Amino acid sequence: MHSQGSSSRNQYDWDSDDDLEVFGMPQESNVHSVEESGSTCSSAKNSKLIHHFLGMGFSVEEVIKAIEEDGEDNEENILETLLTLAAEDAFTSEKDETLSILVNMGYPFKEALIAIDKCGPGADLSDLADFICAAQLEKEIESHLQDRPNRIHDTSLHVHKRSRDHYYNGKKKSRMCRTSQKKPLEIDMEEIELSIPTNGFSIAKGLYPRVVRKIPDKLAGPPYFYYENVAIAPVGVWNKISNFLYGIQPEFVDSKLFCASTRKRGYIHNLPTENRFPLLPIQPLTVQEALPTTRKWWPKWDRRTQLNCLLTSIGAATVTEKIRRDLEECGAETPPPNVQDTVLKLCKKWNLVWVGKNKVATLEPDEYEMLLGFPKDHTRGGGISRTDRYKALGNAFQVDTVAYHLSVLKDQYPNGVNVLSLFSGIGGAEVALHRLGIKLKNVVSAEISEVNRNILRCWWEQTEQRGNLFEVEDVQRVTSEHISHWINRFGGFDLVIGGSPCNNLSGSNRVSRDGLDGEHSSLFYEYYRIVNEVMQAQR
DNA sequence: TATACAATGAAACGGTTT
DNA sequence: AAACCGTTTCATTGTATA
Repeated sequence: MHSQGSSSRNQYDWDSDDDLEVFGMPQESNVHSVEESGSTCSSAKNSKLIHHFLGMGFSVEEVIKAIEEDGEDNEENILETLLTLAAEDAFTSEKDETLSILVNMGYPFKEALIAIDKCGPGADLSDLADFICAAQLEKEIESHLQDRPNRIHDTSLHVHKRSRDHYYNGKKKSRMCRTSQKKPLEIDMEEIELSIPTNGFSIAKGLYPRVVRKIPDKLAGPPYFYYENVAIAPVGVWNKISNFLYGIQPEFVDSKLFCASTRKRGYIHNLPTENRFPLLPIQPLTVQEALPTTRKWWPKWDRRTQLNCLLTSIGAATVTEKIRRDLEECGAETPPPNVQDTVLKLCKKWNLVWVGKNKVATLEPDEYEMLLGFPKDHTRGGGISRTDRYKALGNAFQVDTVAYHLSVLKDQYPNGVNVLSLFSGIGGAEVALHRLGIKLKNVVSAEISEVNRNILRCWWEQTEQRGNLFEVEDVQRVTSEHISHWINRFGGFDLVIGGSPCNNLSGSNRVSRDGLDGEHSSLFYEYYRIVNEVMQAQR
């Protein structure tokens, strides 16, 4: 079992690089340990039990469900329930996998789903394809008869194999020209089994992935890289990202497996996936446990146990007021179904929780911090406004999720890591590594927002980091010279980590969801440029 | 105290994807 | 059917200067 380095937290003992300058780190004694302040877990017994079953390869989601059904005290029953769940899961996995294959073949999602339901998930692919074609033909005939515009094939779902150079021809050409001057990393794309990812969750389900992605030997680190972005991006975006990042298939994970709120994200990395372990303490997975005071007010007819994604802005006060009025007007203890319906829809839309009789409220910034795995007050103070806190947190990593993926580094780097952290934000990657007990030797952090840089620097000081933090404002101004300078100085980076802006990819964006080449999201190409430079220099 | 300007907060704003 | 690392506009509050 892995220990999570809380004992030696303040006494790092790796060889200190005295010749490197240390960025503003007053030796204050005012230390807030992340582990202590972030401790919001369920009962110790529960936590131990969960971990016991996790060790057996079950997912957190399954274990929690089983414990809820059977109670904490009956280990045998829990195991039995888990095995039953696993059997059921095997069924849905098969369905998902079939679905994934069909979509990758170019069939529309909906029609593939219908076909699987009709023919069964175990049916031959050719039979399923026949079924879909028959259905499409039927539709086509029907539409001809009705003389309507006919759009049978959703061509946007077709996967086009294109050369890598194709992607250099977008409107960001000038930016890409600099990149393409250098020869791409020598990797024979034919050797890599290119399984084009969909934008969904059909691939990786559950905490301990059942589908192990193949990472070609040539790409297995170090140096490692870790890329993150929203899972539900416009069609083709993940395909493109994956093609740039050496054809590695993304791992789609929903952070609801690690905390009480949903966060569907895709991760592309070349880290090993064996022997991962979760961050301790394991977070409560239900809202009622994570926010205990809400339990008392939570009505039976609101069946939510987890929250939706934490966004960058919160609901208006008029919404909560409207809900209060509607509920009071109907007077009854349990409101009529139609009222329940409208209230629930609003609650889900704005992630509202129950804080009183007929009273719902938006989440507080410190509740965001807790759910996302940051220490309490991580984004508080230092002249940061409330709106800025929501914005910064809404854009951040879910620390427990990222830490789970990065946990494999702990044994490999007992003396600490050198990290190139791009789009650092409020330092989700740094906090994850720190909470894992992985020492931070040198961290080069690029972050455009001044308030975010302040937050990271404050955290760095408060946790008494012994390593060096180097701040860069703009990733676009990081040159090859910078990179080689850092590599010479640190002896290379062990990890290049970052999630590029999702503004133009996110479904929340009503105005400028323009895809990967959008104003902000095109900074992905900067991530690729820098990762590629590091990969070439260190291999 | 009055004014100009900046910062902050509240509210309204659909469409794509699975 | 349900969800989404968001943007823009406008009103309000805060702050500097006279």
